[in-house]
Amino acid sequence: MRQLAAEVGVQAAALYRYFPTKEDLLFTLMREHMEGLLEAWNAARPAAVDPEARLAAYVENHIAFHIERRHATHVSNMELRSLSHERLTQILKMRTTYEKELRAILRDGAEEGRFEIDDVGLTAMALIQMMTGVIVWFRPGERLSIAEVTATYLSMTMRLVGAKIGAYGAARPREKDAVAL
Amino acid sequence: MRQLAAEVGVQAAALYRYFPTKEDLLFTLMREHMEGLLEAWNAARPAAVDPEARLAAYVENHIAFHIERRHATHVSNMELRSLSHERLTQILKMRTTYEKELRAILRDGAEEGRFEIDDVGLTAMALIQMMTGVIVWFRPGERLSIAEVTATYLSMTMRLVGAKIGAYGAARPREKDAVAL
DNA sequence: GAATTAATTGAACGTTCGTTTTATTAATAC
DNA sequence: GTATTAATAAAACGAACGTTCAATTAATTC
Repeated sequence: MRQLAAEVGVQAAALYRYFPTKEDLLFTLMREHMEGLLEAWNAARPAAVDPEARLAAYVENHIAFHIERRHATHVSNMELRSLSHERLTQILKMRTTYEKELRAILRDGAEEGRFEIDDVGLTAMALIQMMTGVIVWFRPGERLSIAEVTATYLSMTMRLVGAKIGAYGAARPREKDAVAL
Repeated sequence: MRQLAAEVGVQAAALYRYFPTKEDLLFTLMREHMEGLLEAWNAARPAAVDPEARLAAYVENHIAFHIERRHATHVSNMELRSLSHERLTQILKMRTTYEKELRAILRDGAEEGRFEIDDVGLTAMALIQMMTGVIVWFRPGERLSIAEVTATYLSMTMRLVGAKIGAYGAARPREKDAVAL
């Protein structure tokens, strides 16, 4: 708390005007992170019904959102153990809601015969881990731009789910975040 | 340290006969984890030269190793920040060594035209994040066995790298750990 | 501009933590 | 069986932590 306060240029005690406890501060960060993710997806969710377009939108939104919030994401992923049982449940519930969206896309794609998927649940987890993992090694301004990373991850995703058309995979740079809220 | 000691049935002070500091204890855990991983891969590394077989061996070894050591892996991934700069560098060097093995496989496969890969470095990171991510949600004795999970991940991997033959992906349950040292 | 309210500080409290010290028990050597 | 060494326990130390409290400053109201 002292460190945090110093970074804001204030005394530790001042933080307690805004958050009753350290855990409240953490929880607020995490809740807002998840709310933001769900809102971003609702805004980016395409009207399209074909699974390829929906999956592409999901991947692009997920990667853009997390890269732009690398530090918040890192905290959200690392400090789950510091939450009370009740609050942990709340956060996990939001996560499940978000993951369900992906599973729905994968299921639809599989049922329509456009995707080739062994296990929808497993594939969803694998994809999310893969995509979120970007924040571990990505540093802005290094070898690859966000657009390049996103394009590569999109093409990997499409192959992973066995999408028939490669059109979505080829270098199709993401249009400059115009969509996200 | 007190908690740790209690779990071993000993007083906290007794631990200091074996490790001079808490960080030494952590570092030893991490170092042995990485050494074990490299040894396991060296033992499992196939004589084969075809990229598909090598990649399959890499995936199977990686998943088996990490699932069997879920807790050590979790600590190793979460507590990197608690290491001194020097020791962090040491661990990261071992990681790089291990990842290079995967990149070599991917590069060879791409050069031989058997894999379809946009970016070898990115693909290696994506695969490792995806595979290691298993420990986040996998609980032994639940819906899927280790063999089933491994088989599914293998098939996802093969598709992700654009391997031409699907033979490696289909349900090919891993033979009961006979190989690992 | 005095009175009141809000925001911030600086110091302190109580706990927990990693670690050290001293005493005690267990094991080994002669 | 005594002497010596090693392993453990019990207690304490000092620092860091989350948090509280009294005092002070800043902002707002009339």
